[in-house]
This record gives sequence, C-alpha cells and structure tokens, in this order.
Amino acid sequence: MSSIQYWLVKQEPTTYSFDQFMKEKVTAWTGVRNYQARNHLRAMRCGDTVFFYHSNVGKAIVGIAEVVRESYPDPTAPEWDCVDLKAIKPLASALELSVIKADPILSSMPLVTQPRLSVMPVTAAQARRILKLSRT
DNA sequence: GCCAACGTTGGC
DNA sequence: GCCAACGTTGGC
Repeated sequence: MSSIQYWLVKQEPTTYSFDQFMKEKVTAWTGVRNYQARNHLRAMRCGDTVFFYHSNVGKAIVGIAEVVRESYPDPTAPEWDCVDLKAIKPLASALELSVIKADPILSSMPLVTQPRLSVMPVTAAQARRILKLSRT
C-alpha cells in the first residue's frame, strides 16, 4: 500500500497526556505488550497519521501524531516492538467516546468493539469523519 | 493442549 | 471504586 494509513493509539492521560506529548514533540511509543497491538505497530509506516486517544480520564480522541520511525525493538523489552511518534496538533475539539459510539461510521471502530486493544487501524473514511466531527 | 485462576484494562 | 471483558499464566 502506497497511500498513507491511519491508526489510533490509546493512553491514559495520567500516564502520558497529549499535552506532555506536544511539549516533548517526539516520543518512543513503548510498552505495548499485546500481540495484536504489536502487529499494528509493525505495520506502521513513516508519514502515517496516528490519532491519540485519552482512555479512562477524558475518554476522547484529543490529537494527531505522525509516525517518524518504523518499528524497532522496544528498549524497555527488546522482544517487543515500538515506533517513534511525533505530535502534530491537538484536535480543534476533542471527540468524546459517547459521540464516537453514537456515530454510524465511527461506532464500528475497534475502540468501541474491542475496548482493550491499545493500537488499532483506522479506515480513511473513519479518519475523515474524526477530522470533520472534531472540526479539525 | 485444555482450561481455571489470575491480572489488567477501562468504562461506568 | 466496582466490575465485566478478556488476555495471559500455569497446573495438569
């Protein structure tokens, strides 16, 4: 696939918020310990768009990032993988989980159907919908 | 290789 | 803070 792909990663803002990410600009996305999530990390390519979701506190998609380094061994556990992400910008308005669940296009996202998956693909149609609903 | 027990995630 | 869902672990 040559066109860019879209992804979504989850993080608890009390652990690492999008605000912190914006200040740090680039971060290694480490700590993924789930095979399905790891496979998604491995499929990421430089330039792909990554949506940033605040789980637990916030429960909303809050920002946009970009893949700047493709998968490599996670320094915190070398048998797992990580990627580097660069923070791009916050969404103009955070997209609440309640809105996502109520939206016909977004309600089929793994975010809703597979609540424990922390790294997941997003379709182009879903990505457009996220940007539209968040007025970004 | 099955499956019960356990631990973790994350919405409520 | 509770608890359902579900992924992982470990005994057999």
